[in-house]
Amino acid sequence: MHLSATEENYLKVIYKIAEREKKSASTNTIAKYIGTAPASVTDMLKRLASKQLINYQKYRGVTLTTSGGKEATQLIRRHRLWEVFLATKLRFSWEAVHDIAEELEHIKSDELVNRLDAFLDYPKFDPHGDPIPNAQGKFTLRNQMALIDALPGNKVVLLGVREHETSFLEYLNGLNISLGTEFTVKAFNHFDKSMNILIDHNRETLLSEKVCQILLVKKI
Amino acid sequence: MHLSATEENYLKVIYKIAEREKKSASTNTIAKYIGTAPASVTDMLKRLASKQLINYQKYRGVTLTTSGGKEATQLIRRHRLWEVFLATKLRFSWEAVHDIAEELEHIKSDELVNRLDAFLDYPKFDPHGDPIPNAQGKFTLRNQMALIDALPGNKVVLLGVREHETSFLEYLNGLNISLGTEFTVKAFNHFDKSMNILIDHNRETLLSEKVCQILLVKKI
DNA sequence: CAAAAATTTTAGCCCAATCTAAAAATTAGT
DNA sequence: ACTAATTTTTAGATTGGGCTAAAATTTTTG
Ligand SMILES: [Mn+2]
Ligand SMILES: [Mn+2]
Ligand SMILES: [Mn+2]
Ligand SMILES: [Mn+2]
Repeated sequence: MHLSATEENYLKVIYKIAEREKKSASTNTIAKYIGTAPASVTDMLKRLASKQLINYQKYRGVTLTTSGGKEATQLIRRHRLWEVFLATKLRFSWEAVHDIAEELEHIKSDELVNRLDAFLDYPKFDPHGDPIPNAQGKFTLRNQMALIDALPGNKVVLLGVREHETSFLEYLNGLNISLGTEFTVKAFNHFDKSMNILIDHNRETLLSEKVCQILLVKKI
Repeated sequence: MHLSATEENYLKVIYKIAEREKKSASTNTIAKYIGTAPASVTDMLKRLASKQLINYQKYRGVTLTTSGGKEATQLIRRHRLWEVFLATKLRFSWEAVHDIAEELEHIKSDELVNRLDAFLDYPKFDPHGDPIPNAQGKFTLRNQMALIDALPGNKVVLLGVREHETSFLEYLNGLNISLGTEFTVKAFNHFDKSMNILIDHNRETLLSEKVCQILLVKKI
């Protein structure tokens, strides 16, 4: 199956919508993710359906078929491996890797991706803490929770971020927060659900509810 | 100037024809290199001319403008740097790197290519011995000659190959010939211009005129 | 130098991926 | 349960990059 970069992007978006929203992807939602007119999405859905990559019925939204899901997973694998390459080998910072990986992910060569995987030492997570599927499409699971769910007194370590916006990642950079940073929850403020957090045992700051919901941590 | 991958490929081909044939590129020659119908080439030449990337007059063949030449040189830089990455970091052999680099070369990010260059330690030559232009577009020159021009008794070292065909490179692999291999010219056979060559001081073989014209060497 | 051969361009078509505007179907509100 | 609002699809157009067949131009050759 040879897919164009555009077709691959649609599959990825449908995959992510199903993952995030836990339901079939609607035309409008896909259009917003991709940044095209809904009419263009309808066109593409027909093409993907004719290639058996999605289950499509007019007006009903779509889900990935088994083969569509495999293509999406492999695309995510390539994307995240390239992000690791850019971050660890070329020393790009985590807010810069995504855009370049968006292009690199479409290079088609199993040999390339598998050698890259080996070169990077079979990483299990990307620079944002997202899991990297292996060659068989299997994701590594791990225990993690949002910082907001930690209790006062808990010590936790940052494993990932749910939001990849450059401005958000730069905000974390400004606070010297990166994957591996340790937090101690000092207090939870009920009125606005913000938290007082001790970062790396040496500085205390206030993090908003929104931020605490984005940060994924595990207890230590 | 944002160029499509297709436009970039045309510029590269026009550049290579000018370099090899030492003259302006004709429609038919370009068509053969790219693998399209001559009518499609004419179409593209009009588009490239309207972007001031080539000098084009109907029926007269084309040359690159200064800006077209810069784009072509930067594309060659990206191609060759990726070839070095694939060969030295991912351990691809020299016959496998070209096809993958054909895709990677179109990833547009100056930051990416310059960091890649640094990561590879600013290589001056690619896995086939071709020079890599630096960020300013400057190629490294070096003294080299075709093996066919070496004289009996000469000791030389292999610096590059003029032909990148997989089957040819595999032929060299079979003879255990790679960049850096040393040759001693034992004899030149006038009747067919073949040469008797001692490879790496330990085995003698006959190389045809054609092969000797492809191998680029320098005296040691 | 004129006719034949080769090259190049034009004309008219196709496909993927996009758009806008209008029509159809679904969903929500009273 | 209608009607109104929203979502989705259809219709028709556009653009980049291709194609073939035919016309125009240049080059070669007798
Ligand atoms: Mn990403
Ligand atoms: Mn990521
Ligand atoms: Mn190459
Ligand atoms: Mn090369």
